[in-house]
Amino acid sequence: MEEVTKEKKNLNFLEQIIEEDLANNTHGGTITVRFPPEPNGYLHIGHAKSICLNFGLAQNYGGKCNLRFDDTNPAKEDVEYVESIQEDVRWLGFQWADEPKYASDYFEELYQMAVKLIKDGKAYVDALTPDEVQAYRGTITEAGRPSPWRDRPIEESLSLFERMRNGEFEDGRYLLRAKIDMAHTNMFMRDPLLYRIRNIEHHRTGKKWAIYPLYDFAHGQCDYIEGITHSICTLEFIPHRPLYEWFLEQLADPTKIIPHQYEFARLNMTYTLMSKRKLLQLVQNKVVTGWDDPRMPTISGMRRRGYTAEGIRNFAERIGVAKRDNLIDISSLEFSIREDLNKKAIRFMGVLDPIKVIITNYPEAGGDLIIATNNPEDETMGKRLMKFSREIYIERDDFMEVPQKKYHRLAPGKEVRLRYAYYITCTDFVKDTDGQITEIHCTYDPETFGGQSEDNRKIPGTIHWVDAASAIDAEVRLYEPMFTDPTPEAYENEIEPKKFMHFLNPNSLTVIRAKVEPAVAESGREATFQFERKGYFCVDKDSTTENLVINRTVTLRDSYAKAQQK
RNA sequence: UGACCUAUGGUGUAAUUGGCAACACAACAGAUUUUGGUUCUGUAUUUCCAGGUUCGAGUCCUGGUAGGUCAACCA
Repeated sequence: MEEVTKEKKNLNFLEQIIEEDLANNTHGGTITVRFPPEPNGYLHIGHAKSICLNFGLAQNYGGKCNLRFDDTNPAKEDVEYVESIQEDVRWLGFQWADEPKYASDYFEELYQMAVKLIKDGKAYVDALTPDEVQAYRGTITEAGRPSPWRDRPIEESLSLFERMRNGEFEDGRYLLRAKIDMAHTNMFMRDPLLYRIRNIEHHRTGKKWAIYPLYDFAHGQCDYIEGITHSICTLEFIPHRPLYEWFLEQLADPTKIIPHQYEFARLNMTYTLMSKRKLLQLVQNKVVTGWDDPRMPTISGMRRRGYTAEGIRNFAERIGVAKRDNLIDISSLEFSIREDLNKKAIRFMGVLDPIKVIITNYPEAGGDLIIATNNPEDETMGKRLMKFSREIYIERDDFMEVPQKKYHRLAPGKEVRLRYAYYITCTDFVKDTDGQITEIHCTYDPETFGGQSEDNRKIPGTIHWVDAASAIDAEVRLYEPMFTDPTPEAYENEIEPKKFMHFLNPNSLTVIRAKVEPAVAESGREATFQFERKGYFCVDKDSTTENLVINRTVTLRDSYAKAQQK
């Protein structure tokens, strides 16, 4: 009993609405929702929130979720986007009901609905120019004036509308508008535009249509046609809702499912650009290599970078959904990614900034085979073998000539553990003329094979390493987070948004040559792995056998680095 | 200066609908650790303001204040 009441808590406002509707049998005891992107760009992390919300609601309440392309503006749309959107939704782990839907599937029905409005005296063909339309509409504080064509006879509008459809007029010559109220305090109710003339090819309907419906007329009617019960969109559509409802009042059969619109706050994230328009600009201006550039906040960019679908879904769940404007700290996303990767990622040895270590008392010929654990917290992930010999590489910052306090890695005279291998003690080091350390000399303790000693002496530091002879060179792309300016206004006003971006900052991309263990090259391009103490990485899709390319997925939470900063 | 929306720790989101303000991230401190990771424990920081109703208000009422959205033939 306790448990039941507990589960009823912590519902977000949409879940509360849906549970109430389900309880009242409002729509026959079921729900149908939809995710309705316009195919004019790739999906980004903001869309992921909406996808998880809509598909998640359908899943949790035994309903359906449609994927519907809102393709009513052919000037901006393309099949490339249609395909990438489907791929991204599927990759995120969701399946839409039936086939994908398109607003363009309903162009004929929409047209007939518009004809009905004209016949009912609720719509008319206008002949104002764009400037005139704007002037007649009034302003936020002043009422608009009726168009001189507002009372055009029904028969005349009907005939003109048909001729618009047939492509008899040039773009912009005529418009179809609803006849509502030019003095309404809500601008969207001042005789909204229904159809405009566009003599261009549509990516699905080709040259069949010369007129295309606008969002306000199309969206609600598409929802109605598909039997959507809950039409969930973002906050900026709130003022559209009265219009959404007006159209349904005129056109919908009240015995059928009447959809309702609900709004939630879109995702804003610190240091992250969430505007499709500006992301498109970055692609077009070749600031990035494409929509799936690992620096992009797109779903495809994050996928390429090694983010997991489950991590993104957990993030969406974690941030919740409400109606107030928000600015989510990006560390919350990174936490969700790490949390998932911590369970799934193999721990490989990789040395990003190599420095050679010679173990002077180790035999020159031969070597040891070392058994490494793929994931110490998950035995089922297995083990692998690594070579160990007299010459190895370690991370440059794992050695300090003069160790600072609390530094417990390698330093002259100090002993550390080479992970899975031996304890070594630094005896000497070599510097070049610039004072750069080029080589470290150590001795090893043969009694510590596997990284353990019988006397159980305390070894404060464990460092990782790769065998010099068998190591593979890799090009590692470090996408360093650049925290330049966290305010959302900054992105909006900045001409070059990359300056403010978490990863799009030009200084964020560092390419280095690293030494990695051979197994990394065989790990494939899907799996993300961890270089211990350096972060999570994944092999890039452009990687070749000659040139191993690795992207850094996300850094580790590193309190040592933070302590150093202070 | 019109209409609409929203105000809960640094950031998000809850609060059994009027009954002890909590969960996650971030921060800090400690323990464990063959990753300065993970895990575990702990600390600090919260109801926009002013009135009112009530035994009792984050929640209800009145009045303010702040932020957001809207004047594309975009969605």
